[in-house]
Amino acid sequence: MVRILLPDGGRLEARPGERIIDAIPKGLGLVAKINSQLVDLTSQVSEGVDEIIILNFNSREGRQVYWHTSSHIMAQAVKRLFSNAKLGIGPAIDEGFFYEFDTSGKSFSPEDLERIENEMRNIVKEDLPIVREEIRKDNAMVLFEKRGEPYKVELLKEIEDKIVSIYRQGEFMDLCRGPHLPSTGYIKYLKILYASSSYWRGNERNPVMQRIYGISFPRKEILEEYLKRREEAKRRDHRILGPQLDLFSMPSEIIGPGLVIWHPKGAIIRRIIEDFLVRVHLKWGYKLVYSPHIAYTNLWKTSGHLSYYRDFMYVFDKEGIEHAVKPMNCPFHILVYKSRRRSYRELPLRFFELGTVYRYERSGVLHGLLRARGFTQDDAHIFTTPEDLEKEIYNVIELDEYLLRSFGFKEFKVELSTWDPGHPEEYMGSEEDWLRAQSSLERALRKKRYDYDIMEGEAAFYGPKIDVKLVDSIGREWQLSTIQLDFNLPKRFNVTYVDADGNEKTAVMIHRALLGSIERFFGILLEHYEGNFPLWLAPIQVRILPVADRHVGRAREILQVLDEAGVRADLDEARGTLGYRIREAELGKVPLLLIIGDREVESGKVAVRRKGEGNIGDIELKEFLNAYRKDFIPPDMR
RNA sequence: GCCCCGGUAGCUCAGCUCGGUCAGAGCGGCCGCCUCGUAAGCGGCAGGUCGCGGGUUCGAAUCCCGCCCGGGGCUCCA
Repeated sequence: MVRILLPDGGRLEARPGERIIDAIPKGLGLVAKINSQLVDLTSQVSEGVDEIIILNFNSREGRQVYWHTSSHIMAQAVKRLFSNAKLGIGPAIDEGFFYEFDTSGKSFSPEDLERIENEMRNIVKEDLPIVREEIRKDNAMVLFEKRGEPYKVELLKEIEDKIVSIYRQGEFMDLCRGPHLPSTGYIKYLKILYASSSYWRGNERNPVMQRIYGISFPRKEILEEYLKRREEAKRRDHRILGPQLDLFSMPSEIIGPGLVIWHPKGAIIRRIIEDFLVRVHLKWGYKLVYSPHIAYTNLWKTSGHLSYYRDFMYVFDKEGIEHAVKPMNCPFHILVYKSRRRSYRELPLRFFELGTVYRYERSGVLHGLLRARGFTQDDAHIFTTPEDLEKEIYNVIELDEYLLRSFGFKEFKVELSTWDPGHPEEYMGSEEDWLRAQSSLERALRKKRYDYDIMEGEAAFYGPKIDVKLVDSIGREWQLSTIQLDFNLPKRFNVTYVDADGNEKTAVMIHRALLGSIERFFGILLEHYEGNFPLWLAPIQVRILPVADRHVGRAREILQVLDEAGVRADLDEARGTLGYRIREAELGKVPLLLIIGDREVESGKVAVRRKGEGNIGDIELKEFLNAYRKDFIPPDMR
């Protein structure tokens, strides 16, 4: 007998020869896993198998299969409605699935998509059994040739196996590795999300495909929650919120794409962030440096960036010498280091700069503040001895966590990118350097008790790195901090120090940007808080609202007290009704309102209203200041 | 860069299919009235090279071409 593990932890037994699906309660699973290999539920239990694990929608693999089958249903629906559409590929993706078709360049209209979605529901209702077949590759090629599916034939050509699998459901058939759900009826709630064009195999020289994205769920509530979350994300879009709250704008048709102008309210937030960063870095032993925005391109020739990076650089000529706007700060920081000979006694040296760089990103990848052409890195380069590397890395991680927590983020994901041990020749530096460095990074992470994923082969050619992603208020992940070792630049620039033994040694260099880019971080922060910045960052912390003209005098007195206390406050003179001005303040996301009417003038108190909470009562002005004193100022000054 | 979609008042958008009172609405702005107690008081006024350039036409926001800018997408491998 074979042991079966159910998703709910239950156990069953099955006889060899029996179909898995017949051995388990109906509807309990989506797909089975045998020796870490996914198989159809409709496959038979074979002899000699120890254990079969049944997966449902709660597992990643279960979801992937669910969505993969959904993509086949989409393809079937499209073939029913547009019989001359040619099938491309249709995988499950992180969230949902897509299928792409060659429709001779004709795109799907919203009405088409609606019809496709309805046809998909029909196919679900038909509950067609999904059947796996294994056939010889050459037969498969004839088969797909006959069905007029040139892309499938092309894919087949590249498959090396002699036997391939195809899946059938009703009149539909697809080349597919599988596995799939037992029948189309397993898909309960589905939705087409959007369509767009793409290239066959992502190559712009290939034919244009029309790609349709969709999502599906076993329960209605999850679908609704998912759609709500998408709406939520749309509502938080920093590209809408930014101009709406008068924080920044990107008048690209006037100044060019990917560039930001900061309005007063955005600029003050940015300045508060930057001041905070500078203070904290100084406290953590970094030295502040500045470097120019342009330099001879030769500088980047020395660094080796030019050959690889040239297309991303703004290059121009002056007096016959080629200059470039800096796309990165590292060479300058190296020059600071190299301005004189360094002794091991002064290491580690940590140079910090809010360095504004410009990179000519391809127009298609630009996305508001999140991907701009001009942006400011919270950049630092640490020069250290190999002996101190682990300690330095540990400190950087600690600083990173402090910074991110200060901005209200609580959940992080850490990735350690290492080299591919199979191809040491593709990397700069000796095997010894790499192994030692990688284990330094790993020890630092372990000492910090971080869970981390090792991404083997993901390191850059010049060194391993640690990436930190954060999770925002609606569960989205953002790649933020990067801590990167560099074996390359110290050699190219001959970055050395005199060690205790009198010998000149090459320093180890760490690049690190913790918020990454101030612009991008600002965009993430804006979306995370939906514009409701924590008090210490709010551009206007307190607004004073006199009820009528006769209260303006008292309101001015209060404004002065707040000004003197260093609180960012303004006064909304008594124009229009109180209700109107409150609404304006709420929409403008002003966190605290002080309302001054007859009662307050009389008592000398202030009526406090907190955004989103409403009136919280009258208190003395002094008490009010006391209550919020800490929240008004940056975390490091509390 | 390439493909699809889009660009009309500061903002959101209608008008474009079938060229001719099609230059509109709401919000915002400004001016007046109202002096007001916790998310929109009332009235009036101003505001647009219909993204830019060219073409077709007696006539173009509307049709055609080019350009600029924006949005989505461009393997997460049958």
